[in-house]
Amino acid sequence: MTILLAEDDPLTLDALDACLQDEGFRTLVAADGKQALELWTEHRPQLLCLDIMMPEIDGFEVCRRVRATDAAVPILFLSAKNEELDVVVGLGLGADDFIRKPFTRAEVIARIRAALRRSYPANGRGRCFSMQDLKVYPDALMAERGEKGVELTRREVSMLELLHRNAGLPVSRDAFLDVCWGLDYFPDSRTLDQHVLMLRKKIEADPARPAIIATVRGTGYRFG
Amino acid sequence: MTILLAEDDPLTLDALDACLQDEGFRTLVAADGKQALELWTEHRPQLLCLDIMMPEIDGFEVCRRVRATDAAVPILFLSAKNEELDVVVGLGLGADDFIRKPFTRAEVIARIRAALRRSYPANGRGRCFSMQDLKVYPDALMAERGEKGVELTRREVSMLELLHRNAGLPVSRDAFLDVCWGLDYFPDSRTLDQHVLMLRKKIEADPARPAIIATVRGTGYRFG
DNA sequence: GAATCTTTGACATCGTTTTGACCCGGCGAG
DNA sequence: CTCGCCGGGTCAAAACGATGTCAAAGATTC
Repeated sequence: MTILLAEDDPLTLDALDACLQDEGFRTLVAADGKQALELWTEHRPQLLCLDIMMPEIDGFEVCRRVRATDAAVPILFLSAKNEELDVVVGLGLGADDFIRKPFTRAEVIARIRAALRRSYPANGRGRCFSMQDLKVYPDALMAERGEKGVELTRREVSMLELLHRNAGLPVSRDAFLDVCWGLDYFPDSRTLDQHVLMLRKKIEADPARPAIIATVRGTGYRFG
Repeated sequence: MTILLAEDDPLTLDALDACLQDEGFRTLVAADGKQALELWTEHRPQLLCLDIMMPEIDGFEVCRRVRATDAAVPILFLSAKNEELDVVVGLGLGADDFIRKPFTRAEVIARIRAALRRSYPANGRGRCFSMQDLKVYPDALMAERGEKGVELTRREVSMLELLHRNAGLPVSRDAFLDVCWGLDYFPDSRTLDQHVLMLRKKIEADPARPAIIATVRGTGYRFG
């Protein structure tokens, strides 16, 4: 398990880092939000622990950007301010927990373990969500229906997560491109269709008659 | 969404109950652990919010017993004691969050919503309005009457929305074209009629005797 | 540099939208 | 009362645009 720690006060950072390492976690440490995002992109840790007030990019913004590509990785906030408003904003952004300073070592560990336990059930493959009879393991980059397991790429997982998050509603083609490719990406060809095609070949019982990823003409795609 | 509240202080209980109901949740209230377990067994609420110190059976024990049958239902603890040990024990028992008294209304709601979001990913169909016994989901591009669901195109949804906004009043053919097609569009044929025909086929119980989209001769169409 | 993943363009296919031909029914004029 | 006009209903086919599919080229990753 790798945990990303972002905190601009070196003393607190060191203390937390040591504490987590004692507990057997691998750690990545960042002194500001920019660094945190870089480390996230590169290493994809299993949990993020973010200070709110940081130079350059604050914790909330880091959370927002991470959530754009990963809807489920657990994110915990640390806050010096004892303001209730922060808690509400943070949890509203999709954070999992909110730890107020001053905190004790035991409390931080307990909250981190609780978040990990929730998000990574002990099935050996990490997180899991399901769509009909398909089970998706985003961290293991794989999915299975019945006995058959298939490997997925990061982008495919990201597409499935987006669909899952919006189950029941159509996800527009633009939304796919924005979330799974990036806000500044505009492919001039059949890229998205091609990826949907691949996904269907991998996960549908009968790719010609899609049951999981339905096409919504003129709009996009939909799960459920 | 039904939430079980267990708390032995009547004042706190009432305040929380009112607050949750304001937010649109159904609530079950228990004054002690025994009652809480009974309500849990009978109604299986989607979330539990437990005080720790309660007569007969305390919150920890309730949590333990619930977890014996359901490993996933979100459980939040409320605690008057500001003891860090409780946090550690509670989270260790498989609780999802731990709210320290005194708490504010906004924080409780935020934490409850966060827990629900984690455990029950959205699978709704977005907005909804109804026309007689027909339910229309404009975001999902769908409608249903009774059990039968039909898919709609964007233009069809747009026409239904226009009719619904003007329920009781006739909508002129020109208005349809302006709103659903565009101010600068002038079809030179039976386009609009054709679309009304399609809509009636999809949503009317008896398309030959329209009950939802009525014709107003010389003017246009009307709902209601 | 091999293997894998991604992008691209050509082409096939499919659903929606538009259109024109034709039908029906109400209503006013004769 | 009947005829004929006009607005609307219905159908099938054509036009159009969106999506599916494939193979190959390009980019990444190890």
